[in-house]
Amino acid sequence: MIMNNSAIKSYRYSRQRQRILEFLQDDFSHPSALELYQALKPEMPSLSLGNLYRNLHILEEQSLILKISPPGSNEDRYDGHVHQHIHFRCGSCHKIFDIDMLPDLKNTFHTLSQQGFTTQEMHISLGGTCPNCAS
Amino acid sequence: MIMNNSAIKSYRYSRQRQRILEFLQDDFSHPSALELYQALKPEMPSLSLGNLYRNLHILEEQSLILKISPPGSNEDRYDGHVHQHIHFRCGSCHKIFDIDMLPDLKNTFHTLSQQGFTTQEMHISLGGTCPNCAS
DNA sequence: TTGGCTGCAAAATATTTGCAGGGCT
DNA sequence: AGCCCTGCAAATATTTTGCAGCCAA
Repeated sequence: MIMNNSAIKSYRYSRQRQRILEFLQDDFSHPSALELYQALKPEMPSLSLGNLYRNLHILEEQSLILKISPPGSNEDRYDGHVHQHIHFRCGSCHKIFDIDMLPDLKNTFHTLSQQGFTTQEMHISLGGTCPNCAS
Repeated sequence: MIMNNSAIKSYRYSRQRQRILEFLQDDFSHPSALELYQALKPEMPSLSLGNLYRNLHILEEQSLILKISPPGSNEDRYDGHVHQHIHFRCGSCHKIFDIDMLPDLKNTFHTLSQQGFTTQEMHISLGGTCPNCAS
């Protein structure tokens, strides 16, 4: 039997996974798995790190969250906002800022598609100094 | 004594580090540390993975190479080409393509600087399908 | 009832670091 | 000579996985 390389999986409702998603959608700090664990542990004392990773993978596979690896950060971080946007990481305060997708970038993708590259995912991370730290 | 947070370090010439740099400058496969280790081991039998990491950090600190984390790749990868360019990772063949910086992006940075963000580093990784795999 | 969901602990990966000896300047 | 560079091995850090019991459909 020939299998499609994207296996079809069915998922059930899980209160824990739902809560993880909601947390990430309300949050703007781009937490790592461990930070997420520490934030949710008080309200979910039975939560385990292993299962948190499992649920993060599922949410990512469903395109409900984004996994990001900003330059300078060792661990993967998670973002509950899946609309196209840019991450700017300040090297001074280490905060990660969300910046809306800029129209200029649309042209970039258009140019690429003319060259035969079909873009499905975009990860743009900038590093530098944020307005707060500059002043 | 007050220390600057960017400590001033002096480095000596090291044949090993020099060779790592040259390899990365001649290479376009964006190898991981382990791949680099395996590629260099034959000509440098005494090479150790630990020291390879140390040298990669030094080269990165000197801005002679770039450390990248393309989406979908677990480990960090290294790139000896530090001019501004974009990475496109094909989800089908897993190759990473270098694409020259497009002029549109310059406008993006200009807009950001007007908002007070000073950009020192730029990491753009796209995911999708490359022309070869599309046909 | 079936098969996904969960916690726990162990395992697998990836990266960093202490130490003793060797090499550059 | 002084101090960075190196290999080796041990230690960390991060993420994945096996297993047995639980829960949703």
